[in-house]
Amino acid sequence: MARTIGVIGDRWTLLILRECFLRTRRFEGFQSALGITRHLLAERLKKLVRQGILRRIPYQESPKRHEYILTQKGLDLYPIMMAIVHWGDIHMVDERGRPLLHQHRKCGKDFDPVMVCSECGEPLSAKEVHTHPGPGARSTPPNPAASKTKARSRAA
Amino acid sequence: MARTIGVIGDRWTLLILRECFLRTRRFEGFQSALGITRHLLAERLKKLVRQGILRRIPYQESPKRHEYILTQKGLDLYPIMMAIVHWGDIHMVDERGRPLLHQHRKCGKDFDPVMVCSECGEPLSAKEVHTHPGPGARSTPPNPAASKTKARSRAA
DNA sequence: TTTGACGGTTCTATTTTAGAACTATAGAAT
DNA sequence: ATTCTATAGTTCTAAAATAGAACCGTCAAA
Repeated sequence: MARTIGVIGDRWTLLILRECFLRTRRFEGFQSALGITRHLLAERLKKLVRQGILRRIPYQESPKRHEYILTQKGLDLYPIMMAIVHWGDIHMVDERGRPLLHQHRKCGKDFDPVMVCSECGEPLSAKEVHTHPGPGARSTPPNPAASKTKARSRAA
Repeated sequence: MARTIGVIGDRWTLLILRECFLRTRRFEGFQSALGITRHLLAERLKKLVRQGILRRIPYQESPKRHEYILTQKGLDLYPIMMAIVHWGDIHMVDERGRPLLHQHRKCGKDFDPVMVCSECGEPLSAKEVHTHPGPGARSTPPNPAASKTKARSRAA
């Protein structure tokens, strides 16, 4: 999770990605949609390309122009987006209501995203889930790296 | 979404919240688990309390000590957490595998979170969803505030 | 020949964050 | 009685990130 947050956990990246999902593809498009500074936008796009979340592809020669489109890795961020949007819809909307609705093409209805268990299909909530170490577990739960913080304990 | 990101969209807040879901409740617990500076931790906890995501409750008098627990609003962030963790599990793990597994108490199995349509129950993906303006839609899609290059307010 | 669109880069000023030390309360140990 | 430890912060300075604005280069159209 820390690694993932290193990629998407800043003030702009998720907003840029949202624009991608809303079909924005070009520098000016992102800039005017978000009001992000051009400097930061260029930085973030570069980073997202490096991370393999966006691909930068030319749409014209002379002058060279590129557009940014989501890779599969980027498309896979969709549940994160939807989860964030949904939480905002529940907890952050003003009296006017939701700014955006989502319609599921398959069934034709406006929907909310629901997170379910892949094994039994039941909706999930925090207390129904038990977390336990996996194969890549860190040796010193919950965080060994934290101890490089100069080991505030006497560390016998 | 911008408003939600204003709350959880920084380098530490989501990590703090993850610790909350992992049952960490106290200042030192967060600090040693994450290695966050004490200054920022205090800031973030205050902010989360102000936002109604955590509640600060005393667990002893003299010296006064408090612990931080998730409100319902905070618990509702669970799908966001799970979506992030799951994306990381797919795209960011090293050869060792997932650091954490999640077991669903109801069915007893280790699971992945799946996001489905609330109306038909089918799994969702970006291209199956059509986005359209809702009652709280902004007048100048996609972002009016961005056009007036002044307007520092976060769409207050 | 100038203007405008596009996609950046460069600069300075402000804000955030990191890192470390310091404060305060109180029980336990010496 | 004094020191140690645990807990939960606060304060300070330096480093990094971000905001805001201007500038640059290519090309097409006016």
